[in-house]
Amino acid sequence: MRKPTVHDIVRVSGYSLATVDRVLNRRAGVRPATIEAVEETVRKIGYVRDISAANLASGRIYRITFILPSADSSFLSSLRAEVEQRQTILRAERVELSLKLVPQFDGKALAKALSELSKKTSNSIVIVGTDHPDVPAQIARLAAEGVPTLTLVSDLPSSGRLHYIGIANTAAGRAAASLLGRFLPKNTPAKLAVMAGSLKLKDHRDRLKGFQAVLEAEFPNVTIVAVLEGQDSEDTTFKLLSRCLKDHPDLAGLYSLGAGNRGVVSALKEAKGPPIRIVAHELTTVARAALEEGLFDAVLHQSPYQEVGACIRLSKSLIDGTPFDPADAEIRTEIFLRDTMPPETSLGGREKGTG
Amino acid sequence: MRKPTVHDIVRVSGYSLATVDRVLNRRAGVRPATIEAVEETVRKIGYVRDISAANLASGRIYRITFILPSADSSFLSSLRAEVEQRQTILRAERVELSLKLVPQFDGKALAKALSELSKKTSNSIVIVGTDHPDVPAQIARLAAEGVPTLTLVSDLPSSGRLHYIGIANTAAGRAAASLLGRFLPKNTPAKLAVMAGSLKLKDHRDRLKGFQAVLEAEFPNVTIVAVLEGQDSEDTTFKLLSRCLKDHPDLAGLYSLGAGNRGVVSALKEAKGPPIRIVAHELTTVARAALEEGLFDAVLHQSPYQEVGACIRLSKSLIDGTPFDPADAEIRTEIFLRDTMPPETSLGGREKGTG
DNA sequence: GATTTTTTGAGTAACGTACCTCAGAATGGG
DNA sequence: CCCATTCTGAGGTACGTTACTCAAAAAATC
Repeated sequence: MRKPTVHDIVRVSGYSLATVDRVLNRRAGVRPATIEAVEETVRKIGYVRDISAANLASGRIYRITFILPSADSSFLSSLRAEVEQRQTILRAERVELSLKLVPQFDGKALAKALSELSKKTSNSIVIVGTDHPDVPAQIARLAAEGVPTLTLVSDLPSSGRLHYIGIANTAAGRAAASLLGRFLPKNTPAKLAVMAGSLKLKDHRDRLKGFQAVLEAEFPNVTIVAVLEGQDSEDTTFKLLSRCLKDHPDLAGLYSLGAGNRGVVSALKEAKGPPIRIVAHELTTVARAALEEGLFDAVLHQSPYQEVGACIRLSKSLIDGTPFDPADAEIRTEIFLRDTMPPETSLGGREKGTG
Repeated sequence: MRKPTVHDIVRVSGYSLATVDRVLNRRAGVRPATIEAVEETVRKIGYVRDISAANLASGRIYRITFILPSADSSFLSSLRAEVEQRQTILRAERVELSLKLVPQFDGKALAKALSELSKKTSNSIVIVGTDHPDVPAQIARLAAEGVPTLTLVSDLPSSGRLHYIGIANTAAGRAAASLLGRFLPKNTPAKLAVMAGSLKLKDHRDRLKGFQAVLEAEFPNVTIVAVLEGQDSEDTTFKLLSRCLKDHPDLAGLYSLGAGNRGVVSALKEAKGPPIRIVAHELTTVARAALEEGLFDAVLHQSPYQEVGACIRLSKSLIDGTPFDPADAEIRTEIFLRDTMPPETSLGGREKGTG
């Protein structure tokens, strides 16, 4: 029971190798009837193209370009480290990863970086979605060249991107509300604050949206007194939150949905107020410590390791034109409580940054 | 900047292709000094073996054998479907999946199935760990032949298996306790029951262990009044739980840590008692419905899709002898609440079975 | 039915590695 | 310094596919 090859198609179908090959590689100059006949044989004998041989023969290289924010947050550092880490290993599989950095929150810079790419440099592109009118235009141009673009971590749904890889942010926001709501005393009025990075980012907007929706529907006793934007910077986050804690000494909880853990923790420690219930994002070193000492109640996490892996697998599928399972692109939001933290080594990301 | 090939090693090192090849493939008959010299060149020019070409040349086929329980639970059905689903697609990548079924909870049958495997039939084996003295012996025999065995879903730590792929079950049990503990009124005595499938399974034992540990440490107000073994059967689960609900009319909560969702739901509906807090495992159709109607409070989930994917990737790494990242084998426990359920299509598993 | 156009056939080189044989060179022991 | 042993070199074939070219056959056009 040898694995059938093109030569088996030749034998069974009666057509020549040249014709069979033309059909398999969708090249012109074959009658529809012949195409059908060959494809029928392919189905009959169960032929599947050997990707190894095909790649070897065609000299194909999977060129995947990542454009990531250069910011120094723990999460983004992990993401970049993840890409770098895989560069060497993947060369064995004819995958060439290239990593370009752009300033965070800067859609224009992203568009410019995209404008420098083409069929020549990239067979697939991965970006962290940032809004700017030029971005969809660039994505469209690249798509016209046959180069798919994927969004990672933060989506741009109507940009023409082929797929989004990352957690379901609305659901994450819902989970945060669900947890915070249950952690607070029942049917007692309570004030909450939200600390975002920037509402220019769709992932942050989505988290907020989901959070608000569940609070309204299920926890009418809870009100949101402030939605702050800390720009994912330690300083700004610290200042905004400190101010907010002063303004609302009776604050009962906080949802920190961006990458401002470090600033959040220092503001809380500084304020020395009564403990409040906190749900944050990304299990960074800081978040882990906060969880351990009871400062944070829950942390929602996404694994950079899995995200980068999914980007690469998806890109390969797209380039090969093989079917891929959408489930492969779904990154799960992990929920960590104090009792359920994994050992430090298994964060699924390699940390470096600050907070 | 072409990708370096063996011929570049030949050019740079000055040795012949034959010698270089002997070094690369660790064949005998080369002086240590020569080996070192060649390897130095490899490092210097950054040569990485092209896996496509290597596989093609050696005619390698990755034969991976899955031995899975034949039981009719939703989760196991998904797992089997996942393997079957991939059989066709993976042939393009020279991966041959074969799927063998054994009765659930039957270590002896597992050992027998293993005894029929060898280097010839399998290059890597994936089993759902089931205790039996013959199993480690078979794993050792296969390991001696150079065939690695992986445990999936339920581990056998001291069996000689090379790796475990699945969720951290102790942590899952801890999460369950953490959630249940917080969902119950504070500092008020409360009775809990646990419904397991079979404590012969390590994953069930581990979940129970983690559950108990957190309850003891953090929720001294809570006591476990019953640990039942429903054999993951709808009938048995139904009977045991119905009995338990009668015996303890004041039961405040339940941790269903096996695959008995269907039986749990019917017992609860039948009993028509006051609502109790429930944390269950596996987001099956039944669990999803129970979550939606508020019968279950939380569901801990593992994705068969990701698990099978990890098994295959890990197996390939092991067969190739390439390094793999342990993070790739870590399957995350997902926590679903009513507000955070994904759309039905994205369960990350293809359902078929019964509960 | 002759001519143009389209379709098909036969053959071949190439991709990068594995693995084989046989001969020749270098090395070590006595 | 010779002989046996161990290393190394030269050259080849094979894997399954891609992607050519050139010629021949078939179909379409008038």
